[in-house]
Amino acid sequence: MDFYKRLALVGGMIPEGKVVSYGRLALLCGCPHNARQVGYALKTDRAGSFPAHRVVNSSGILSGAAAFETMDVQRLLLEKESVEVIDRKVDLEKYEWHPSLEDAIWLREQFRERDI
DNA sequence: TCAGTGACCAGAC
DNA sequence: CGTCTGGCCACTG
Repeated sequence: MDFYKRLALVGGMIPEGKVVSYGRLALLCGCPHNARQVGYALKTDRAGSFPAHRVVNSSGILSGAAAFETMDVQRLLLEKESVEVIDRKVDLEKYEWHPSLEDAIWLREQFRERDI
C-alpha cells in the first residue's frame, strides 16, 4: 500500500479532540522522513477525506498560511472539539494522539495489503 | 534529467 | 518567544 493510502487510513482514525503532528503521521505511516509529504498530501487532497484540522506541526502550532479558507477555521474546528488553542498553538502533552497498541497492530495488517 | 518547491523537523543562536 | 540552517523527499515543469 502506498504512502497516501496509508495516510488516509491513519488520518481516518484520529479521534475527535486530539491532534497529531505531520512528522508523527509520517512515522505512523512507516515513512519517518516524509513529514513534508504529509503537508503536500493535505494541500493537494491526496489523502481522501481527512480531518486536516487535527494536524499541527511538531511544536503544536497551527499551520496558518493558506491551509484553510481563513486563518481561524482550523482554530474554530479544534475548539468545537474542546481542544484549547492558546496563541495559535495547542498543548501537545495534553492533546496529541497516540494510537493504542491494537490500532498499531491493525494498521500494520492493513499496510501489508497490496491494494484497498 | 534536473533544478525548484514546500500546510515539515531538529538544532543552534 | 523568533529566525536561520541543513536535512529531508515526492512532485512538478
